[in-house]
Amino acid sequence: MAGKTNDTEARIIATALETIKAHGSDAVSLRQLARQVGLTTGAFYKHFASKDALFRALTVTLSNQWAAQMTTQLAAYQSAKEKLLILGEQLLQASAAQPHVIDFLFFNPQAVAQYSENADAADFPLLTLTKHLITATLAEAQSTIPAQQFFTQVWAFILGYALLIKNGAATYDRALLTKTLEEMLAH
Amino acid sequence: MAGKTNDTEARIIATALETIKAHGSDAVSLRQLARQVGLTTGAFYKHFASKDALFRALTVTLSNQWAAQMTTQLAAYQSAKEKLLILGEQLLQASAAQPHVIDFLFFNPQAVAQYSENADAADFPLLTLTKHLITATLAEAQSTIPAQQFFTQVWAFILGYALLIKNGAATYDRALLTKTLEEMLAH
DNA sequence: TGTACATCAGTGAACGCGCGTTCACTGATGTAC
DNA sequence: TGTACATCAGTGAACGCGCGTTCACTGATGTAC
Repeated sequence: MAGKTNDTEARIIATALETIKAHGSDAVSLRQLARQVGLTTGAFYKHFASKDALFRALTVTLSNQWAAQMTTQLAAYQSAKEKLLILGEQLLQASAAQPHVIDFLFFNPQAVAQYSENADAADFPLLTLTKHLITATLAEAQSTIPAQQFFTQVWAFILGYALLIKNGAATYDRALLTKTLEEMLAH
Repeated sequence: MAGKTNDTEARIIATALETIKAHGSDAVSLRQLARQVGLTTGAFYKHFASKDALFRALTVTLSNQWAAQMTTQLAAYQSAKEKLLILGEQLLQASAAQPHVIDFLFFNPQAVAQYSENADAADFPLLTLTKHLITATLAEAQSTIPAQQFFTQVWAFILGYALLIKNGAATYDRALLTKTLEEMLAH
């Protein structure tokens, strides 16, 4: 096999992610992407069946990166409640620091469609991690709140807060996150 | 003035809104829009300076329609807290019934940019109404919670919940909305 | 009442652009014998 | 060790498309005298 040890596929993914971080996913065009990677457009199709296939791969890659980084970071905390708080904090801080990435991962229609398609698949470890923390937090607090309801409540707040931050309509306030989580957990 | 009594501008807006309701704002192309209205593309530019100008007009029109309908509906309720609940309920129900409209009004980048540009202008009476209800609810409950904080909290939850509903990741549950508002108000 | 002119919504063809995708071809590398 | 062949990443030009926008022109209507 000629050059099969090439890392072209990985370079395409990395370059596309850089563009998304800097300019958002709308700025990813196959011509520009190929040029940045040092290829012609035709070569792209030797690695991905379509632009859609690339975007799906990007979503999975990002979700994996986030989950891995989160898992490492959360190990330093004891209680599930603390871990949930830190996870939320990371997402909200990223909404300010890397709005395009958050936009791509949580709000872009393509990613959203992908979530709905295989909601409980291992493709999105970040969601799995969140759901697990939700359950653990409830158990830890010996709460009788249904997990599904608590998840919707917490996740809705975090997503909405992330949206406001990303759009510059609010700033991240740790106290507000803590307060909200406590309130939702207390009842 | 020849035909100045024409309602072409209004028909363009109405037709564009129909397309958005049915297929989302990405489906609005000037060629198709002109055809649906019964014009050629050139005529469009006699009424709007650009596609961007049309979209801005659409945002304002929709926000006005919503605010007007809400104001009527809320008159039947006494307390600010009830009104706030009903407003939230309407938005969340619309997220299920007319996801594309909610998407356009609250989540599409163009509308978001428009909000940021003139945040406190009268262009967006729906937002003004919401902010007013937030303040009134706090006053009514003799709460000491800062209005800005309560607004961020409530609006983030409603936006996030709307997003989940719109994307089919959650269903509207009135009890969850009530419970969440109560929790946020209680502390 | 009739005529000359101004206004302006609407026409329809064209411009230029960037997009995703296809395809015949190249050439370097690995494999089989 | 040398030769024939297969594989396959990469080339680069082209296809077809839909987009927003422009522009010289038309023709109906209103206004001025």
